[in-house]
Amino acid sequence: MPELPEVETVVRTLAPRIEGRRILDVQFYSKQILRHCGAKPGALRDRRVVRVGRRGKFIVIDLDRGFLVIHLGMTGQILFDTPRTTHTRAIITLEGTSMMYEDSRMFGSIEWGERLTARVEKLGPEPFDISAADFHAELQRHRGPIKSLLLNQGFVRGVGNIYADEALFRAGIHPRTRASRIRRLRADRLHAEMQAILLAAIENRGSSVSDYRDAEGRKGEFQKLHRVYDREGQPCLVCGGPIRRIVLGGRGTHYCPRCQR
DNA sequence: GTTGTTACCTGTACGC
DNA sequence: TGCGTACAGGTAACAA
Repeated sequence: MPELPEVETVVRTLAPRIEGRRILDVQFYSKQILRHCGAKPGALRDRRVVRVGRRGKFIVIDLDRGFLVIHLGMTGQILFDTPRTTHTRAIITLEGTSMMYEDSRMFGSIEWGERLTARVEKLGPEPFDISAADFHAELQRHRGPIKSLLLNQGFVRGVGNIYADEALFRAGIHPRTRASRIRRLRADRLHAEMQAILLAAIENRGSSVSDYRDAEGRKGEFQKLHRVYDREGQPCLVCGGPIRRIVLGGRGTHYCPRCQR
């Protein structure tokens, strides 16, 4: 499932392929992925791609007028010049290339307009842009479990289920811990581990746990370095005890009961 | 305002 | 082999 490192990898492989190119045609094969968009597809024609960037898990494509925003959801992929399949939800034809949006589960979305929508504007800061002091101060304002807070995109944007579990393990914090009860020293460590793991995952081109691929069709490598995620019952790489899985906020949550108290 | 729960959606794994 | 069921999770909507 694409989180910040996966989306960053897609952006890096996507940018050189479409920046500077003009959109010639747009075809959509699913209304489901357009649920956040009021504008008509024809409005994209003849717009030129200026820059490809990212806000959290959203791919933000700056056009010479307006924005095109893609969220990959759970199973979204961007591929180029491949044959249309049953999972092709959109084809954006640009000068010299065709960009295919593939999404089997259709949790993803494509939207565009003159300005960014509220759901993109209201995201919290990038995990690399928040200071340790502000991070700790923000924790003090929330009484819910720290795991749920890390997944809240209004708190920090881009952290998903995998990297929340991995960051909490590396910081030695139990996922059920109330955020407001985490003291400064621990908060600093979580802040540092969160940034470190995201950077390491970007270096490894993300984690391919389901069917994630970058825009060149390549898998990521970081899943080989997971310490708790999807390792239920396997020995902890630090203490040797079994990794446990619980459901927290409706999400599978992996942790080591000995290392995370 | 915050927190928790559920729906959306479909491929995959599993049990019978 | 084939069928039914549970599960995976990012976001939005809703309830408490």
